[in-house]
Amino acid sequence: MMEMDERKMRILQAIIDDYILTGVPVGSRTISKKYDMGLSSATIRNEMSDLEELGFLDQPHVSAGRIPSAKAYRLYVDSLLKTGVIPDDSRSSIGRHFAGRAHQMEDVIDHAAQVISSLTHYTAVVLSPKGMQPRIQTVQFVPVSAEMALVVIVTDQGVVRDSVIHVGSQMDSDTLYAISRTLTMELRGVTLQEACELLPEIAGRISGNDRVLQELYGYLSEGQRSPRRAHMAVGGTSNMLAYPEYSDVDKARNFLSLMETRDKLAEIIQGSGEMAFTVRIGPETGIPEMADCSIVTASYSSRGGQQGTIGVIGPTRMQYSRVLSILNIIGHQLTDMFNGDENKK
Amino acid sequence: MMEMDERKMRILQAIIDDYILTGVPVGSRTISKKYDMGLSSATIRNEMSDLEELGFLDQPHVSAGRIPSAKAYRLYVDSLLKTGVIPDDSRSSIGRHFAGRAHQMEDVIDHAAQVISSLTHYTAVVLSPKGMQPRIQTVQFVPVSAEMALVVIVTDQGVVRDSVIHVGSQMDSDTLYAISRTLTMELRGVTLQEACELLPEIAGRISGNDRVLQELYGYLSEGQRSPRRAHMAVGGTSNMLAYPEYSDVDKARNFLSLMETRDKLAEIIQGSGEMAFTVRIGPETGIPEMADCSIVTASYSSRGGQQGTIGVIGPTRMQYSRVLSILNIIGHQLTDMFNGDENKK
DNA sequence: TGTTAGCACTCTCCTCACGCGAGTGCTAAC
DNA sequence: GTTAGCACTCGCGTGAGGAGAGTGCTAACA
Repeated sequence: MMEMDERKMRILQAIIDDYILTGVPVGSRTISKKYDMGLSSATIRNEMSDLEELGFLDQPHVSAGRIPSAKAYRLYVDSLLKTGVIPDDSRSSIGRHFAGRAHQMEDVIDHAAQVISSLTHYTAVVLSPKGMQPRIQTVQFVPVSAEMALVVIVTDQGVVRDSVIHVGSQMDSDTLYAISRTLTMELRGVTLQEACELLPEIAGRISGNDRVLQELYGYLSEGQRSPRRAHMAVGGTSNMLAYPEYSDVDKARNFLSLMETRDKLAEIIQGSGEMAFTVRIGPETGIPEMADCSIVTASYSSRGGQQGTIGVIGPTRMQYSRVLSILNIIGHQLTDMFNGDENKK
Repeated sequence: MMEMDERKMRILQAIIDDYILTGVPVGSRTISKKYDMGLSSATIRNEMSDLEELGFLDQPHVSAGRIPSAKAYRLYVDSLLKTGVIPDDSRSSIGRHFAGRAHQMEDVIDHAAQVISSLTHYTAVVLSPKGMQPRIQTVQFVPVSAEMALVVIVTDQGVVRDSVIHVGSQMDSDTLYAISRTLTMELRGVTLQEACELLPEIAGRISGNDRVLQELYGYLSEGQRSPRRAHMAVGGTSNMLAYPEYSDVDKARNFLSLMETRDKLAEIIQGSGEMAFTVRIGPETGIPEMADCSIVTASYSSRGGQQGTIGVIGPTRMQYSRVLSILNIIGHQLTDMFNGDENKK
């Protein structure tokens, strides 16, 4: 029975490295010359033949070099992950990309996608944090016009839900404030869903403002039905076209249109659960269109234990080590940012 | 001197129609057969030769058919626009796409981009309304945590600017409300920029809340420097890859990466001013990467006279008539929606 | 004078054959 | 177990030849 030994491992490593770099099937001569391991091309050839039999290498056709199989990448990545991923080479320089940035959450998310894609030269996806049921802290109405008001609901996750509602005829600012105070007292600590259920009972007790409460109820129950889906940013989709894997226009179009169906994409990225890091290689993604793509994701956390996800989509011959390192750094960056005492939405 | 006559016009029309349909240089025989105008191919050939001399046709090489020049499209579009654009063929069926949709503005914008791109099979861009300097109607602080508050500024355009700021130690809800009232009285009817200038003076008069006002000042002046850019949605970028014009991967990549630089894209789309309709053909766009693209835009309006823009980007051989019709319908749809009495952000 | 049929000519695109080069697998020698 | 040598395979780039589409021109016709 044939087995992996240390030397086979080294050779496989070299092949993967070279293929990731060039994207061209790599031959025995290349290995023996470029990565001098004191072996002739003939020996390498024998080993490669073994590695192919073990399922780590594929041969596009008889007379080309070998390319790593999904199984090989799997091995490669696992050993990467085991030995402590993170060469924090350029942490400071990456940090600089976020310096002085403390705007709306949406902006940060968008920007993160930009940064990740431009650092990796792959496609980046960033999903906003999404946690358990937020609990209400404050409810407040802000007059907008004679008949309309903005309702602002602040939760313990700092998430603000807002919308304009009708408040019926003539409500001055003070009246609205009074209602706001009452509601805040009644609803503090309650989830949005519970609030929805509680409202009718409250309305019974506080008479005279039926219209406002009714509108609020309508707003809340609508929000219940279609929960504001997480914000998502995608960056660098055009990067993929630079790789020969996508020089076929049809393939490229399939890929791009997948990137455009936000719902599906979010599902794919989020599908990774709450692991710190996830790497899915080629067929492991379970998506036919992505047969020769890999997806790497990492999670970051926002306050209140909410989990957000950042991910990179690239060809299977992705620079895993570099990508993992970048995701790690940006993940921490985002975690710091959302937990820090900076502004946030 | 050679002149355009009615027959030349009809032939040109036929050529453009055919080329838009097929994307293949069209020959004299095709015209005389498919679009029976009672003329032989030889006659058509003579006319085509004239049209080429007049600058309406180009010839990729000696022995191919002719393709319309930018000048030809220009003529074509102008005559379209003159004769009342809008065959409102499928207005009702398009309207259905928006039925029962009255969410956040962002959602509507995103959805509109989806709808337009899937109807036209080109790339769609939708820009949120953006008007003159908004004037403040209400300023209100909503407590978020012990030390932080959300500042909500409502303007006459219904636009809400919000951000979380530090309010220093212990500020209860009532105190914040009191400050809100004062500020609202002081700042009502004033633009954001003026508010920024007025604040120091106000702070002098109202003592004791320096911290809050200072933070507010910081927030406003930051907003001044980087005005919250309009929301923009892009849809159907992958559609472009379906056209032979972009079977060249490099071209496609250039195009896509242009679509990804939101700022530039917004500028391009917005560049059309406030015309009801704009059509820029090929070189007229002024963008080298778009030499064989056309951009069609239309504007819609939101309340307060704000102008939003919807646009379609496609190959120069675009189905102008169809696109104009669709943009017209969706434009009205959006106008209705934003002026209607539905929820809005 | 405008229209049409006929014809020679041009140019692209497709296909196919050919040769080069990279790379392998095998055998035999070290 | 390792290495040198060699025959063999196969993709890829190149170039020639042929088919097809379309033009421009000339001459005949109404």
